[in-house]
Amino acid sequence: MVARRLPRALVAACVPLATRERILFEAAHLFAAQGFHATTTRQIAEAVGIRQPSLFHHFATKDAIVEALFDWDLGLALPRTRAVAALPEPAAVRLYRYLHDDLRHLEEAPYNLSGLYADEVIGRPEFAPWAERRDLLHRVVAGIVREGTAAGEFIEVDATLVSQAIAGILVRALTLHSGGRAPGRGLADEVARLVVRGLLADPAALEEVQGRAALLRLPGE
Amino acid sequence: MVARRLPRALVAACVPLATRERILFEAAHLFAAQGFHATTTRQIAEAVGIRQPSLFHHFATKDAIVEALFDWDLGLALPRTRAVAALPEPAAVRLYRYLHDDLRHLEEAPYNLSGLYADEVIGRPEFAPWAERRDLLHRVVAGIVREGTAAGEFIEVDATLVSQAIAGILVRALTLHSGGRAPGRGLADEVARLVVRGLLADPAALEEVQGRAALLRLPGE
DNA sequence: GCGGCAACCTATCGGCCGATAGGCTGGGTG
DNA sequence: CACCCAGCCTATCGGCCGATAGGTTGCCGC
Repeated sequence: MVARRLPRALVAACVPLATRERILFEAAHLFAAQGFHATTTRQIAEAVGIRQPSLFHHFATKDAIVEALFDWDLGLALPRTRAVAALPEPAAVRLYRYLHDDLRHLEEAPYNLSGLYADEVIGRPEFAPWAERRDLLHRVVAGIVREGTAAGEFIEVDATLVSQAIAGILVRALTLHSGGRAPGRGLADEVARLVVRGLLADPAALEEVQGRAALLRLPGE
Repeated sequence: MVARRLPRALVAACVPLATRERILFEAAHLFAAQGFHATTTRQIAEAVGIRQPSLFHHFATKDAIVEALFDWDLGLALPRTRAVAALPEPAAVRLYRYLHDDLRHLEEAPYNLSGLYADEVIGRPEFAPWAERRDLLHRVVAGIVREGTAAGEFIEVDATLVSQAIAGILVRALTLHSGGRAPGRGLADEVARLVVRGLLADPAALEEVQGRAALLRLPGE
């Protein structure tokens, strides 16, 4: 019995990525579609086009695949968010820029990461280090909101509630994006505008906020 | 070997609910905390205080527990949302009322339903009937948004994007609620205000919208 | 007081899961 | 050329899963 059917090897055939990268890609795809626990290593292997035990030459365990994906995502998002939060700019501008950048990051990611941030995955004790980093990111966002309220830029809100709502929106926005979406204005700007507009004490300032956010220069650039 | 340790029988001991109800309660709790597939029937049984096979006297399969929870939730939410959407009121008032009612419904639910609407559960073919009803609910909400934009009440937005964002917020708001939250203004009103304010062409109208939404009388009441 | 049945129990099944053991192979290097 | 080892394979393991079979108990109606 040799090489039964070629799986979804379309992409894989055109661009011969390293096997390790294809495992991450297919695994993230399956985790997003049917959840981490419902995805078997045999399904991942079949999608990649190898046998199930061959997976373990690239990742010691199934969990290690998740860890690699978390590293890729949070390793980029957390430092970038902290950099944005520390800029000497109005809170509205910083929040807009964070939202925009995070959404672009998720849009352009080679992996569909929306399956990782469910409680069934990131809530497990084994992944506590990444849960902490995610919580830290949420606190940074909540801090921006709190500063905005204190400065009178934003209305009075529960900053923690807002940061949770933002997290919920980001995960869901991905669903829409991966499901194909009319181009028009970018998803990132549309979502960022909606959220910041809902918070601004003076919504008329939205255009200026968006403009300033677009011009922001981050330290690392 | 008889009745080893009593599980979290605190609630169960104080209020001797029917076993079937306690199964739904504990199962929903576990699904929310660690996902459907990661939750075993043995865990549910232990939480309820019975042996694992005894579960199957109340539900034929593990899936049947999920179906009962979906029925309870969507069976209430969908008709109510349609009723609100059909009222001869401005779109902003109807959207506010929908958000408020849905959040109150989730807040007061005896079950934590946030684990059911992950793709790993509702995305399975077996649960397609409930996925259709959920999509229908989203379309009703998107319809309200679209009417609001057409009437000039709301700014120009992608109504589908907004309905997805709302879905994301609702699931996340539950996380916060079940994690304990300062009372103050109700969660339902706070979230509804944020969302509607972000959409209103004239945010100053928010107070009036909230007032009218509170006074709305639904057909079934 | 006795049949019946709902609710629970113990014991156990087949099946799938993640992971391991160990063999084959082919390109790269001394 | 001999060697090595990365990368894949087949075969298989122990363990846990959802579900079934069948016995025991105790309450309720007659």
